[in-house]
Amino acid sequence: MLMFCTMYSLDKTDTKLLQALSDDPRSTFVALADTLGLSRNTVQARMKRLEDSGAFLGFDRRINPAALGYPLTAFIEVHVQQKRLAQIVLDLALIPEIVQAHGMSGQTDLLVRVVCTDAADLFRIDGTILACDGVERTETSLAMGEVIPYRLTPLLDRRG
Amino acid sequence: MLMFCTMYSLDKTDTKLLQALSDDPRSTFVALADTLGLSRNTVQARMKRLEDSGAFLGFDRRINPAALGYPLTAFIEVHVQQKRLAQIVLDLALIPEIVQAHGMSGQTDLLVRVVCTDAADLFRIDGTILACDGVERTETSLAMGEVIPYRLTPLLDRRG
DNA sequence: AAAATAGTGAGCAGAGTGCCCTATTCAGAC
DNA sequence: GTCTGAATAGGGCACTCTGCTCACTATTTT
Repeated sequence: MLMFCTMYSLDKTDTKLLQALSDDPRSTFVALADTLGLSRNTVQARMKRLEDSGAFLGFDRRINPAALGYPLTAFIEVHVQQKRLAQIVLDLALIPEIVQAHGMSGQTDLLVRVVCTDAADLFRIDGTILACDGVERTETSLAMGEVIPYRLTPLLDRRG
Repeated sequence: MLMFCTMYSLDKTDTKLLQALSDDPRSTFVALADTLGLSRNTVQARMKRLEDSGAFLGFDRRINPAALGYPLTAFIEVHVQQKRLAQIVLDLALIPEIVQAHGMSGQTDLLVRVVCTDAADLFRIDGTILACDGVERTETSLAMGEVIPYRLTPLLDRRG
């Protein structure tokens, strides 16, 4: 397996490992080895490599915000004075309801994902964002539903 | 613990559990019980309740698309003939590079999250979306970076 | 007062983990 | 052809963790 780039490139066996984990995130190394027809040593070695190579993101992503009392998700497009972008990101990071933000190409500078308890809460959060120095305009869109829930399995299947 | 609504409402102990899990997603029940100062039985019971109540989302969300060979993320706003929305969602679900889609309020009908290998790949995927019956227009924005990586800890901390 | 709920502590058989070592296979380098 | 490194398999061992049960104690609800 080659390593020319910094990031380790996953092969088919890794893919199958991830598929098996998607089926059952709690499955043990023994069970994984069994379903994949590999030895336990191999599975453990590969899992360690996957972890070390940054193939896994934070556990936060598996927590359902609705269970925490934030049933609403909204996307807020934020237009800013671009030279202040770095500072604005730091300011936004202080708002706990902002669960994610992407710097974007195109008309919008930032796409911010927000969770909130209700519409009034969203209104308040939007105000907080607008109050940040350098933020010029926001456009809020409420997510009515996750019509395609986050998934990577179709991509995994294609490499299987 | 009260249960007025269908969804189980998390209390402070649950929150601390989730925090501990965020710190170390692989920590065992024994370790969790130790750090929280609870008995192992209690931790196991609470974890089971959390799982049953749907507090955890799919494992997919923890897989880094970049590790799979999809370093680029884009958000595509899709405008559709609204009466065909349901069918369009089914069609979009067949496109593996679409990792998530939200039905939106506001000008945009759908906000689609896409991962791709490069700009040409994104162009191709956008074409595939446009080719779906009932899709009228798309607006693609490439994510230059996740300036605030997905996080729920600030919200967890606030309930701690 | 009785009942439900959450927690504790103890115990136990079985399963899983982390770690070690060795052997084999295989592809690429020399 | 030979060498080397990587991936894998298989064995083994001490230790930990799990799943489960049961009995007991608080606390809260009814």
